[in-house]
Parts: sequence; C-alpha cells; structure tokens
Amino acid sequence: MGLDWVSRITIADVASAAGVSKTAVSFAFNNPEKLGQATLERVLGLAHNLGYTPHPAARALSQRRSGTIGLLIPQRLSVVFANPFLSELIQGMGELCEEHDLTMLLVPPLDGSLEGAIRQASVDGFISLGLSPDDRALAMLERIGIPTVLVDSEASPMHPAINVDDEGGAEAAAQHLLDLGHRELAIIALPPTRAHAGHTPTAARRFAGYRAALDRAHASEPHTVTAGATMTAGARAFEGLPKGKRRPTGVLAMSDMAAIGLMAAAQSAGLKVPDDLSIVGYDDLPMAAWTNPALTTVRQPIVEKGRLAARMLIQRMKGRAVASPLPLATILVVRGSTSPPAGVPHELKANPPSSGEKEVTGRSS
Amino acid sequence: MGLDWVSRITIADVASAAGVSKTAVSFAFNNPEKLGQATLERVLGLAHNLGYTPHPAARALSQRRSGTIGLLIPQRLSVVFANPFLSELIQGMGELCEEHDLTMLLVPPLDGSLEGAIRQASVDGFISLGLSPDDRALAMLERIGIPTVLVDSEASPMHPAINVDDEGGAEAAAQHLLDLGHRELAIIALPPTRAHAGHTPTAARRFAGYRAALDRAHASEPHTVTAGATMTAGARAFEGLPKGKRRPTGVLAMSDMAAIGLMAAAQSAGLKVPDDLSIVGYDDLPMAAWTNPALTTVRQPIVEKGRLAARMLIQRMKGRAVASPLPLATILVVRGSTSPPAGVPHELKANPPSSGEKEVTGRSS
DNA sequence: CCGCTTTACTAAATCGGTTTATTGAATCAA
DNA sequence: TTGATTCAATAAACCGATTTAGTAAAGCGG
Repeated sequence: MGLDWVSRITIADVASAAGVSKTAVSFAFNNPEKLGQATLERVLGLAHNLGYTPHPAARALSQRRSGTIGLLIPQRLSVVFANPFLSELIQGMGELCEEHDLTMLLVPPLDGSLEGAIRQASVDGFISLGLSPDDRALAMLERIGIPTVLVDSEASPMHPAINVDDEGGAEAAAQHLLDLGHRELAIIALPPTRAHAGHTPTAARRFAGYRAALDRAHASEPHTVTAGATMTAGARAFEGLPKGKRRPTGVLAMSDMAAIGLMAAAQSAGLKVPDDLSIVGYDDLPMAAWTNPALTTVRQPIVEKGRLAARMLIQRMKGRAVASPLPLATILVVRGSTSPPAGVPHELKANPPSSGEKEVTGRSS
Repeated sequence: MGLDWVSRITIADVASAAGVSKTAVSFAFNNPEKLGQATLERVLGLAHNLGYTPHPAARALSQRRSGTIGLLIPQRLSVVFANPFLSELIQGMGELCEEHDLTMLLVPPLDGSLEGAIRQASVDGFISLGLSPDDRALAMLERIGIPTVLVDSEASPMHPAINVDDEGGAEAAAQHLLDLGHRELAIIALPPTRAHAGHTPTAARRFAGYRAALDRAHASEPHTVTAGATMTAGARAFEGLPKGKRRPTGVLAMSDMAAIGLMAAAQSAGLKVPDDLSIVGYDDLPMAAWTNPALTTVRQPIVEKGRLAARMLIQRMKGRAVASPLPLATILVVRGSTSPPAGVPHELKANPPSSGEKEVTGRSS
C-alpha cells in the first residue's frame, strides 16, 4: 500500500554501504560507545545522508516496547472530543508523556468494538476511561495482561483505578439547592457510554450522592432525564423537563456541558437563570466560569487526574505494582447560576452551608 | 520491561496446542476460507481460550501497515490542548478514522524534537499541524517519503496542504473595526510554534490580511503583541497594551482563546466591552458564542478542515495522488464584543460592510 | 488406471530491527 | 614469549507475525 515503490532504506542498506555489519549500524544508534571513533562517524554520516530511519514497528517488535501508551475511549471521537473534559485529561497525561518520551494513541471503538481496537493498538499500556466493570474490553485487558490504569471506573483485582469523590460532590450539589429552598428538582444524568450497558460507575455514584441529600431532606422524587455531555444534548434535555406544576426549580446536571446547553435553552425559552431556574453542573471546566450567568458546579481535578493516571501507568509499565489511590476531592463552586427559587425569601441564601466542603468563588482571573 | 514474566502467548503456542502449523493459525484469522471446517473451529476455539491476540507490532511489520495515522503537533500537549481548536480538528479527523478503522497517534515533540518523535511513531501517514516550510521535521517527512498532509502550513512539492482563507478573514475583521470608526488598533499575534522560528504561515497570512485593510484606511501603525492561544496568555497580552493616549480602542486577536482572556482582563481592569474596547477573535470556537458579551470573531470551518485532511491522507495512503484544495472560506461573525469607539456616533454602526463576506449572527442555538 | 485439478495444510522465507555469543587483533603484565 | 584482557566488530539467533511456494491426498473425467 502506497505509491512508494522506492523501497524503504533498511539497516542492511546502511550496513553494506558502510561496509560493516547490521550490528555495527544498530550499535551506532543505540550503543555508540561500543564502536570505534572512525566507524561510528562513518556509519552515522552515511545513515544520515541515505536518509535512514529505523522502522518503528521492527524496533517495537524486537525491543518489546513501542514507546506509546493508549487512551481507551468508549465512545466515538467526534462525541467525546465535544466535551472539553477530555482535553483537560489529556493535558495532564501529556505532561507525563513528554517527561518520559512517550506518545499517546487514541483508541476509540473500531467498528463498534473496543476489543477489536485494543488488538490493533501497539502500545505499552492503557489508560481506560469510564469503563463499566462488566465491559468485555476490560476482560480482554486482563487476559492479555497489559499494564492498565482505569479512570472513572471501578478498581479491578488486576488494575488500579483513579477516581474522584463523585458521590460527595453530587451530594454537595444537591444539598446546595436544598439549602437554597428548592424542593422540586430534576437530574440530568450521563448516558451509558456503550450501547445496552447500564449506567457508568461514575453516573451511578453521582446518582447516589444526589439521592443521599434528597432523601435526607425528604424532597420529592426528582425527574430524571439523560443527556450526553454536549450543549445540544443539554438543550434537548431542557425540552424533556416537566412543565406546569411539577416544573422543577432546580436542575442537577452531571456534566457542565449539558448544564450549559440546558441553561441556553432555558434562556431562549424566556426563563431567567437563576431566578426561574437554578442550575448546578459537574466538572468545573474552564468555560463554566465564562457563561452568563457563570455556572455553579462541582469541581473535579481533571488535569490532576490525567497526571496521576499517567504516572501510575508508567510505574506499572516499569513493573512496579501500584495500588489504587484514594478518590480525589471534589468541591462545590458556587457562582451565579443558583439562587433561592421564586417565592423563597432571599435571606435563606445567606445560610451557612451544612456540608464542609463548599467554596464560594467568582470568576477565576 | 514489565512484571509479565508470563510470556505472551504467540501464534506458535496456539499452533502447537492445536497440532497445526503457524500458517494454519494465521489463516484461521485472516483467510478462514482456506481452512477446513473442523480445523478452523478447533484453532479459533483454542486461540480464544488460550487468550491469544496477534502481536500488533509483529503484524504491522509483516503487513507493512499499522492502521494508525499520526497527528504531528509542534507544541507541548499541555499547551495545545488548552485550545479547543484542536478538539474540533480531532472531531473531524475522528469521523474518518472511525469510518476506515484507523486509530490516531498524537505526536508532540519528544525531548524538544519533532524529528525524534516522528521516528518513534509507527504510523501509515501523518497529518501535520502548523509546520513552517523550513521546519526540519518537514524535511524529514519528505526524506522518509511517508504519506503526509499539511494543515495550516504551506503546500510543499511533495505534500498537499489544507488551509483556510486566513488573509481574507483577517482583512474582514480589520475592516469591520475600521468601518465602526476605530483608528487606534492593536494586534494579538500568534507566537511561533517552535523556538527561534519565524511566524507560522498562518500567522503571517493573518497579518497580511490585517495590514491590507489597515493600509487601505491609512490607520496608524497597530501595536502588536504576541500571545499563545490560551486565556491566561490573552490576559497577559492585555497588560502589554499601551495605556494613555495611544491606548487602542479595538483589538484584533488571532485566536478566540487569547481574545477571551483579554476580554476578561479588560473587564477586571474596569473597562466596558465593547464600549471602551472592541475585540475581534479568530476561529469561532463554540464557546465564543457564550462569553459575555458574545465574541465577534472570524469563523473557520475547523471540523471540516479535520475531515478534509483525514480524507486526503487516506487517499494518499491508498497510493492515489491528491492536489491541495482551494483554501476553505472564512467568514466574519459579528456578535456583541464590537461597537463604535467612544466618541463616534452610533449611526456609523449601521454602515454597510465594504467587504462581501461578512455575516451578522447571534448566539447560535 | 492414469493424468489433472482441487482441497487442506505446511515448511521456509520475509518483514527490519536488536541482542547474544563469538572471533580476531591489539594491548598488557609477568 | 606467553597467557590474560580489552577492544572492535561480526555471525547468527530472535522478536511474532504474514506470505509464498509447495506437497500430499482426495476427487474427477476419460
């Protein structure tokens, strides 16, 4: 395949051109000290102006390492990259990749199958994103025994997992709305990432957090709709909210993107945010501080998560065993998209938060 | 490297377990019709419960294809992913990757060297981003003769390039401010991507566009500062603007991210946007519609750019020659961050634009 | 029953490197 | 002078697949 009928220059070509063995050429690149001055220079020079480059796959095969880590993504690239969450995560991972001279392979499902994609991928280890414990891809990772770190998932006997305190963050978010006086709430849930799978572990934990606060306050059953983490999905979710007397006064979204899309749709429909509708997001993406009004949301340390995952994977690739760390802290960031519902006196707003992990902050400079 | 002293299961293991040759096992996966029913099933079954997976590097070596395309990025992942531009581009590329069962390798400089990274990368082709024509990495791509498509660069004799009408868009942006009555302008330029390199082709073309309009209007020499495409860089750029009588009333930024950061800094400093300072961005990222006020900016079709680049690369990988397409159209999107400068009557705002490619639009729904 | 084509399978070459074991020459201590 | 070391370089094995060129047995027409 390719119009390059000019066959690639191999190590053998360089060797014969320099009148030495393949070994010598290989040494010139990998163990220069094992060669004499003269030969070293001659080989290197010849290699350069012949335009020789070691074939990466051949190298990977004989060295048993490819210098690449795979990022296993259970969704289509076009949808998952619509959420800045992934950019942030990659920023964190990227720092460590650069530090360790690794490149990063994006591995989305091929032909609908993650397992197929895993086979293709020539990598030294995987970081997997949001995989359900019963995903077949996970089983495959265990079988082939490749170093793996799970992010936003559940630790398996073989692989460590990195998580944030999803439940605590969600609980703080719900408690915040309850403290403000809201009783009629809606939840915008994350969809399952893979067809006919249940909720992702992350979604489940956030659900649990919301419920914990709601149950404690004896709030009425929240209306729940599902929306992908995109603005358009969030806007669609707004349409799905009950109208009339069961109209929610507050919305708990499991992603900032859905929250922002929903806020836009609400505003287009003539609602005032937060007066007519309070909205709390999840993630605290950079853009959450820039919407109008700025979004109240649960911050999770996404970049740090990426860093940590990469660091742990690199340890595992070196053969060291590593244990799952404690979940990273989440924290509620109160901005302008939440207020007491219409009809509730504003003084309530000044109530001290009952949970200790809230933080009020404005737009970060 | 690795704690997997349990050596990987190879094709030979499966072969001997099934009592057949390696060839038969290979056929079972790749040419099933060349095997008898009975053997086929036995081999496949054994392979499965032995947990056999063909080694990707070995496969890549003998098939001379890796099923991967590389995205060559001339900057650190942590900086380039701070700009949603890249996410958009990847969304476009991703669509075609999925269509053709390809995975995508991110290839940033390793140890400061893109060339080194190119060597490592086991890919069937490259899409390169914003490379200067004199970048050594480009020369290397030509030497090893790997299919390549250049994005935001200049077409080389060997490789086609995909570009947008950078100059036209910039000219429209500048003309817009001039039409509003601004005469004292500042330009926020994109920095060179690689150390001690000149401006990127993209930056140069946008400069040319700004200048064309400014010269035509005999506007005074614009003050120029450089800022990376991040909000913090944009905020820093604001500090670099002249104060006092040479204070610009309008800013032309070469990226939305810098524009948004600058806008925030200006607002924190007590300026009203657009009344005290008009700002025009470049890119029209989704978030540009969500800032307050919404950002006037030059839209370029980023996702389409990614799609097109991937489509062309795939053609090249199939051996077909492809020519550089015409630059894609850019269009000015007027939102709320621009208005006549203080002291100029507002009627000027109603002036018809002198260039034909402007568009007025609100926040997109 | 004989030559001819299929069918089902295999031995060996190949892809392009790295790595181990070995060799021949030069250097050195005794 | 001799035996032990070091140095520079190489031959050959190896990594784990695919692919080419065959081969033995079965099927078939005449």
